[in-house]
Amino acid sequence: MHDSPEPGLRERKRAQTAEAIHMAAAELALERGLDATTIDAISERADVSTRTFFNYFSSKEDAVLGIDETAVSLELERVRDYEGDVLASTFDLIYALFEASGGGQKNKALTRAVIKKHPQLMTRQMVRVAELEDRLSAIVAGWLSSEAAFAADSDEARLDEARVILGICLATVRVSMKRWAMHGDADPGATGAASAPSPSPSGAPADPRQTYERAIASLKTVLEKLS
Amino acid sequence: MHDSPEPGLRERKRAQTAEAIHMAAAELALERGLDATTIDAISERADVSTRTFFNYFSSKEDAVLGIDETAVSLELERVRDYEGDVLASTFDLIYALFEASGGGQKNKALTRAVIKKHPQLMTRQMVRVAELEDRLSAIVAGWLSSEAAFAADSDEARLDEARVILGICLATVRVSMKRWAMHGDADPGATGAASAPSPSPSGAPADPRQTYERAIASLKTVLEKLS
DNA sequence: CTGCATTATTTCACTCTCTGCATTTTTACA
DNA sequence: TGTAAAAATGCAGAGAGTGAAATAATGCAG
Repeated sequence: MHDSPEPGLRERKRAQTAEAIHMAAAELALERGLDATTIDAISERADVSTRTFFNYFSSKEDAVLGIDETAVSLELERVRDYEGDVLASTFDLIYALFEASGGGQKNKALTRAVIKKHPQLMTRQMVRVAELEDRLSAIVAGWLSSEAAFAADSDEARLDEARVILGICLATVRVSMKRWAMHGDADPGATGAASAPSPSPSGAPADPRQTYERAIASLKTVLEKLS
Repeated sequence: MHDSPEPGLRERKRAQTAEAIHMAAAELALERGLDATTIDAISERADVSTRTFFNYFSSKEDAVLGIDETAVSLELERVRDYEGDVLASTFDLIYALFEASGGGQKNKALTRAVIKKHPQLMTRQMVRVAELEDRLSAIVAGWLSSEAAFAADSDEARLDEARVILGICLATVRVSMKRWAMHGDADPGATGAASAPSPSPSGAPADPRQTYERAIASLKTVLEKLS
């Protein structure tokens, strides 16, 4: 994640402003609720004009989530090492995408708290993935080329299959995050991984990363049961 | 779909008005584009006040899609016969849900045309399913109870598994609809069903129902390849 | 057919989101 | 230090969406 040796004052200030707006939005949403939080209020607390707000975020929801489209693009262009497991790698991809939100520091905890209070924001994340579907599925399709079972398919077929796989993983993440949002810690065996050994101990703190790992196990269990 | 022998004048008029607004919205979206279509314009063409518009639909998108929440609720409360195939039944469920949009007549063709021009509306459909997730997954979970592989799970685990399955099917439908939206007819074998016999001939008219059947085949193929 | 209760429709006033444009301030760099 | 690029701001305005009160249409009992 080391961008350049010299971020420069300009970029530093820009990141700083974005962070301020994001924090203000998240705090206000937590204090008085998402609907009761106006962009005027966010801008005031962040000490910028409302017009400047829209120079950084395209909506209130994006500000709360701290969605930085530049960071997302950078993340997607990053070369990814493919580890041989399509599902696991796709989960990693989605994970990286979600992490491109929420600022840079440990105020991610704040963002998570807001998401817990307002599940609609989770839906917003899903929409984001849907919007990026073309780019994401292209990456997954690239991985599929080196998989024996998919190597014989045409490029177009592989792209469709990549879309399905992406959707499958996203669906699983969705469920995991929903569970995570409802009760911060989840029963280890309640996610359908009853027959699979759960990698994390019970009562674990609410870390999305662990959620994803549980999600993989959960998905594979369901797939087995369905076949 | 026979509601009651006597709908009554009031309800008839209500359905009529909803239809008028829906038609106006779809037509305008097709003529001048979705963004260039204002609620004022829709209301004017439908010959109602803009305030009345919001008594029927909660947004421009819903009006274009003809989303009637009452119809959706009725559809969901309908008793469903479970045929023994979780995936197929779930696809049917999603299909029914989507069909609860688009008015009642053959102006569904109009709605479809608009969706083709504005894929964002498809995303809106996905969001709808996400909003109804609780109710939908409860239905699927009910089906799972009678499946040997899931019978031993707890109710909670089954609900999570139902959510995953719902998400998987939805993802597949998404892909199929995307393909359908891009080129009205799809190459029979290009959806990843290269190894499965395609049920519909090539060059078929753009019927979502067929799309779903292809989607099932597509999904099963991917699942096989992944395992 | 008439009066009354219910429901729909409309009008009005209002808040909030978001955009384009012109202006001013700040930063970068030669 | 001077200048060009970038960012911040103020302003004007369109569009979405809501609440409340007034008005019209409908259903129903008598």
